[in-house]
Amino acid sequence: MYDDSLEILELELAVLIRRITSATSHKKIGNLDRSAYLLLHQIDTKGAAGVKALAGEFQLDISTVSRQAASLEQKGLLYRIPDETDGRAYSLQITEQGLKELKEDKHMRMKRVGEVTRNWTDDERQTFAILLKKYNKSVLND
Amino acid sequence: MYDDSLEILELELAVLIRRITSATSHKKIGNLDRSAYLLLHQIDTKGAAGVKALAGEFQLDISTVSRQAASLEQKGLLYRIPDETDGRAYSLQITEQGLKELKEDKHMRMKRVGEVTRNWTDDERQTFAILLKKYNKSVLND
DNA sequence: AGTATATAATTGTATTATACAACTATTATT
DNA sequence: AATAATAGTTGTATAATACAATTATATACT
Repeated sequence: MYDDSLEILELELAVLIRRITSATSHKKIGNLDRSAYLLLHQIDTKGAAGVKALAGEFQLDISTVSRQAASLEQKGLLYRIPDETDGRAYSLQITEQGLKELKEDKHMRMKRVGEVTRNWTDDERQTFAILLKKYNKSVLND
Repeated sequence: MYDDSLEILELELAVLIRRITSATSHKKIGNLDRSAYLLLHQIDTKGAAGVKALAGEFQLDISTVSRQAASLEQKGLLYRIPDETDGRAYSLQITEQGLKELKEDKHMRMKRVGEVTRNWTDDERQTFAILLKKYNKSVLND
């Protein structure tokens, strides 16, 4: 039973990721791509932070986050706050516009997930949400 | 409750995908990348098929699958069977080597998922597997 | 104080998976 | 026979990523 679940899990994870990767990185759900969305979300919920800290949170390379941040700044969704005590460092904060787009995007994403799971029971949706969250947390502490 | 689950779901899906996308497309788990893995898996379980049919299954562009297949053929993991009745068409079949690598890769992936979920109960793992599969199926019929 | 080392962030370059469009070689339709 | 449709390939572009080199600043050491 243990092995059987693992077998299903590893396959379905691969399927899910490839399917949604292409769905979001090309056909793109809202205005924001997945990375931008997660970056804005993080700043919105956890507060302003520098590139390094954000890269750590996401387990991404610093250079990757640096580019994402630059792109979002250029679009007016983030702005930089120079660090008072360290001339090298910045904090990234979300703008009004950023908040607005984040909210819209989130709404669209929820709508999409709602459509996909429209025939599910509330319990299934809730259980899946909890386990998915748990999985992500487990991956992180690995 | 419905909305709350959706909110968690959409966020955690985004997190999962980004995390595992980078984990598999760059740090790469085994010998096979995610696409190659899924392609071989599909052929192994559902039998030989042409590029078009495979692209349909995966909801990928034909050109994408064509390149993936060419790459796998070049590595000796797939071979082409010309269609008897249609000079344009081929079927792709998995080779012995392909089977071997698929098996190894699957094993590594399962091991990885097993590690991540090592502190989960069997029930959690099983429920997650079932719901994830259901989710993928729901996405497909959308 | 001065030099060496460490650090925050950026920029250059390469890779990978993907899509779309143009093309080739067949097959089917009229 | 001519035209249209189809299976697959190839050209080109894009996006997210990593790694390596670089810049500017900060810290540590002697």
